[in-house]
Amino acid sequence: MRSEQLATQAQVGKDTLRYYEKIGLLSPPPRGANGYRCYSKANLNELKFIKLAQSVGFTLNEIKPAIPFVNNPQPGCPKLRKAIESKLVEIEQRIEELGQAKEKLQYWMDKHLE
Amino acid sequence: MRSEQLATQAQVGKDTLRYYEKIGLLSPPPRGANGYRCYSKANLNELKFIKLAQSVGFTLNEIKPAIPFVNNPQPGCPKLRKAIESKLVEIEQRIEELGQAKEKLQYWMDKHLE
DNA sequence: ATAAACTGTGGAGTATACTCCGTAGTCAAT
DNA sequence: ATTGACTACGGAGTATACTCCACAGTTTAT
Repeated sequence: MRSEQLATQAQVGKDTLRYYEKIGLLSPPPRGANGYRCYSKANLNELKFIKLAQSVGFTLNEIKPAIPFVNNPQPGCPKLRKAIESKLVEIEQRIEELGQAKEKLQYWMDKHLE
Repeated sequence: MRSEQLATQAQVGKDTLRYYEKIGLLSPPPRGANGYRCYSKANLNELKFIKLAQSVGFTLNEIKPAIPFVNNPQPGCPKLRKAIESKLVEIEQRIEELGQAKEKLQYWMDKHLE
């Protein structure tokens, strides 16, 4: 499929695709005779993974090393596993932090605004 | 107190204080005869509030209108109250989102890495 | 008194993640 | 065949939040 289609399906901008390619997050897709990019469904998977990872706070640089695994399920890679596990811990901490901050904010509001 | 002291107590950089002043987040403190800034404890409160608000996702621009209330508890200001209340909802949603993403990520990891 | 440490300034630089621009080639429909 | 839509490219611009720099005046310690 072409840029626009993938962009639409993945809910990102077309420029974002080029940007991801530029920074090496997405590998350059094959091109048609006209030079147009030909994306595959694998790319859609990758983009979905990127969005998921971003939503929990991974930066694009942190996401990069995981991309090769998105469409190649395989055991091992302890480095990546550890990275994700530590991110899972981070997420839990973040949830904790948000809960606490929420209470503080509620307290602050009650104290200052009524 | 002077920049360094406030910066230390608030756990921010000295440059950050100047930056906040520049963007109008902190009002310019009085100066001594030498031109040095004289901060008060009120400024420390403001900085603590800023950090709290940041920790739950407020941007500095969103935080700005709330600063005058930090050291002047007073009822009302429905606009600010509403802003905070809607942010509290956002926080809850974010907690939800993080929990779900965490599960997805765990699932992804189990599927792809072992 | 002199040197080290602190404070001030404007302005530039950093990092992340896009987002937009102008120009140019390509494709689809009339 | 020409118009309009789609794609490509390099490079510049945007937004957020700092962070650092060089230079100059001030204060503190010896």
